[in-house]
Amino acid sequence: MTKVKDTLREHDLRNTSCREDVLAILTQNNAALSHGEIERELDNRFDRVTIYRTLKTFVDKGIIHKVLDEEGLRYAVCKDQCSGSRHHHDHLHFKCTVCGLTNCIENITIPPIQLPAGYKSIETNLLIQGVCPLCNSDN
Amino acid sequence: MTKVKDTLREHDLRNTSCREDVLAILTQNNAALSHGEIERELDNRFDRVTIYRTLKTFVDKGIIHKVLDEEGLRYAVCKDQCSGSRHHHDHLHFKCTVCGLTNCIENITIPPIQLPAGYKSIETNLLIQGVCPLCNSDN
DNA sequence: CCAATATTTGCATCCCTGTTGCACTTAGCG
DNA sequence: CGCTAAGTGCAACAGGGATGCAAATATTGG
Ligand SMILES: [Mn+2]
Ligand SMILES: [Mn+2]
Ligand SMILES: [Zn+2]
Ligand SMILES: [Zn+2]
Repeated sequence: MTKVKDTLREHDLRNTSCREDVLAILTQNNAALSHGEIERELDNRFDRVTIYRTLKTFVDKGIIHKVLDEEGLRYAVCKDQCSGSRHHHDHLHFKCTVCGLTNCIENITIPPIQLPAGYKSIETNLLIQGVCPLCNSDN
Repeated sequence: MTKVKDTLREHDLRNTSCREDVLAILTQNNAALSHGEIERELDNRFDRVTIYRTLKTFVDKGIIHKVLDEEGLRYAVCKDQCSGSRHHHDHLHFKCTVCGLTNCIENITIPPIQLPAGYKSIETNLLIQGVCPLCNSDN
């Protein structure tokens, strides 16, 4: 995929097969993936430390962002323009308790929350658990 | 502390020193604590597995609830009446990036979030990171 | 108050994730 | 094509979660 190579180049990253494959997997997959899931999907073709460092590099460069759910840490590609110093994600994450997938819901903006006096908000992280449309039999 | 003993009895739990001490620590502390922090506070007087099982028991009984932040899992006492099957926490959690403490903000209700069609919400988890009043020099 | 028993604990052990150091390999450049 | 900085694999460690099992103990009924 040329797109993947371009993304790497744009972020001053050398084009290696591990980086290509990890980014391709995250791009194709619309659910957020954990380190372990990515490792499995790569069929052990790379050392897990390399995958770990690849994910860290991508987060630092603003190519992917972390997604926190009850089971731990996952990763998803940034749809907005992000950089390492500034990830701006005001979208929410939805975890389906039936299929287990965690997804970014991009088109919903988190309403502003009025904090008590003295609190200064920097980053908001909203996770909603429930049932996704595909698993919802009520339609 | 009699209060602690009462709480244990009310939930049909045997009164053991590990349970007493863990619950006392969580009650006195207003910040959410991790397994490791509790272990340290107990000065290694109990096996980590015992503490682990104690926390699990408390969560199952609705005495404490999990608090998810970037660093992992923490625990805080439930202020509302909760049971194992039904933890109802509509409050938000605030993590101060200066002092590192994570707290429950009880008196703010999370505004309802309009999900796209087909999504069914069961539980909402809101974490705001920022600076707490004690660390905020702007007052 | 004591004995019986169901519960709880500590220990051993396993698995998974994250992290670092170091030597070897390789991508990208001139 | 060869140099060099960057990336990789391997070994090793730390932390947390989880389970099985035998020893210890809280509770209860006598
Ligand atoms: Mn996202
Ligand atoms: Mn809370
Ligand atoms: Zn689903
Ligand atoms: Zn603070």
